[in-house]
Amino acid sequence: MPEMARAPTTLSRLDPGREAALRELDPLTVTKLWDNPCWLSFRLNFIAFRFNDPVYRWIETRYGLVRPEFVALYAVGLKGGVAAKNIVSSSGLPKNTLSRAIQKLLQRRLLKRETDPDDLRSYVLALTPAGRAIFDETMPMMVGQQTVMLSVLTEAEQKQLCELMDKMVIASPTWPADLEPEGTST
Amino acid sequence: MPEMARAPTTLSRLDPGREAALRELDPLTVTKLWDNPCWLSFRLNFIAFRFNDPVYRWIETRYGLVRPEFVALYAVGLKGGVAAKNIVSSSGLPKNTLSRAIQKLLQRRLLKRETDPDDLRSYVLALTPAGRAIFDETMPMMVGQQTVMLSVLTEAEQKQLCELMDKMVIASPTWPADLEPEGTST
DNA sequence: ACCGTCAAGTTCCATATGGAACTAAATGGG
DNA sequence: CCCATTTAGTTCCATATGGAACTTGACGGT
Repeated sequence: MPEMARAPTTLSRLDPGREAALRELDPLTVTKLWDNPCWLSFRLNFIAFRFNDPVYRWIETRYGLVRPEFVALYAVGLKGGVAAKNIVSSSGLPKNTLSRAIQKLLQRRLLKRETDPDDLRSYVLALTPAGRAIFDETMPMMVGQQTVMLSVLTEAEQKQLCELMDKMVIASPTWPADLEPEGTST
Repeated sequence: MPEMARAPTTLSRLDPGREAALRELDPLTVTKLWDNPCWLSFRLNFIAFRFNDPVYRWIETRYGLVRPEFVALYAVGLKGGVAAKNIVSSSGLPKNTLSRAIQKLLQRRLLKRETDPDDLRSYVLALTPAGRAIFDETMPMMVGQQTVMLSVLTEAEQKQLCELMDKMVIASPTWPADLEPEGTST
């Protein structure tokens, strides 16, 4: 059986105190962590899921907003005056999904919009007071969840993590958006 | 207007060489990076999306496998003999979605299964040669995409990133699976 | 100024998705 | 040993999702 590439950390380097915590993880999760050439993908998706899932469930239960709706509300809350296209390119959601989400937020008077005088195809979005209220109530919960998740890291480590991910996001425009169909070595 | 919390890195700390790269990013993306109290969530979801989107499109185009199907195939490829429940808890996908995915992989003879003698409700999964072939062809593409995405970091930084995310995944069983419905300060 | 191309947002429709109810088997008291 | 409860996996069904076509406005060359 061929030796499979591994993640750059290995189980043996972990102090024994943590081995107890490992028993909480599914054995397949442990394999995906340490016997997986695609370590980055697994860690990203796993941690993102553990953040997103409780947070979006809380928001849907409390406000009846589904994920793309909240994504739009949150984006406008962070930066008023944006257009749908900005939310599309910063979130990766398809534009029709965001179109619907914005419609629903408009209906519920959580968002308002007016046509952009500089581009009549486009609309400038802003939160209503009701939308702002949801944004303000939601933020502490999200920050709290983030704090819990980061609490295993020191302050310095948290900052390091932030900086490393910064670099990646900034470099992201240079990544290929589409992969070659096959061994197209033309 | 109240001062909003920021991510622990700021734009001013970036060397000017990178400011050019920033112009490639949507202005809302820049806001989400540096004027966003939930910096972790944005970075995770953004980078994960930029990995997942091209990779899963490539796989679907080439093999006609949709995401949950490939998640199952990949998991069994990493660790033969797992059951559906393991894939559920390591991936976060709902179990009915994975059930269907596994059915389709069985139909297409990419996966085989037999009932677990120790638990007659459960099935032990393994790749067929055809399934293994897809796994083997896909892996280099995924590792390649990962390499591109990590290439902005030094080797040491890549290892750091891996270790920091390790710690978080290991700590994940202690995170709350459900958030309090409200200011439940009982 | 006119026309071809591109871009912002919307609509249409086939399909994927996931909650909830279900089947069958395991577990664990009393 | 039996019955209540939990768990693995499946099925049902209402709904969310996203590709593709469409509408309307911008932009660029001649």
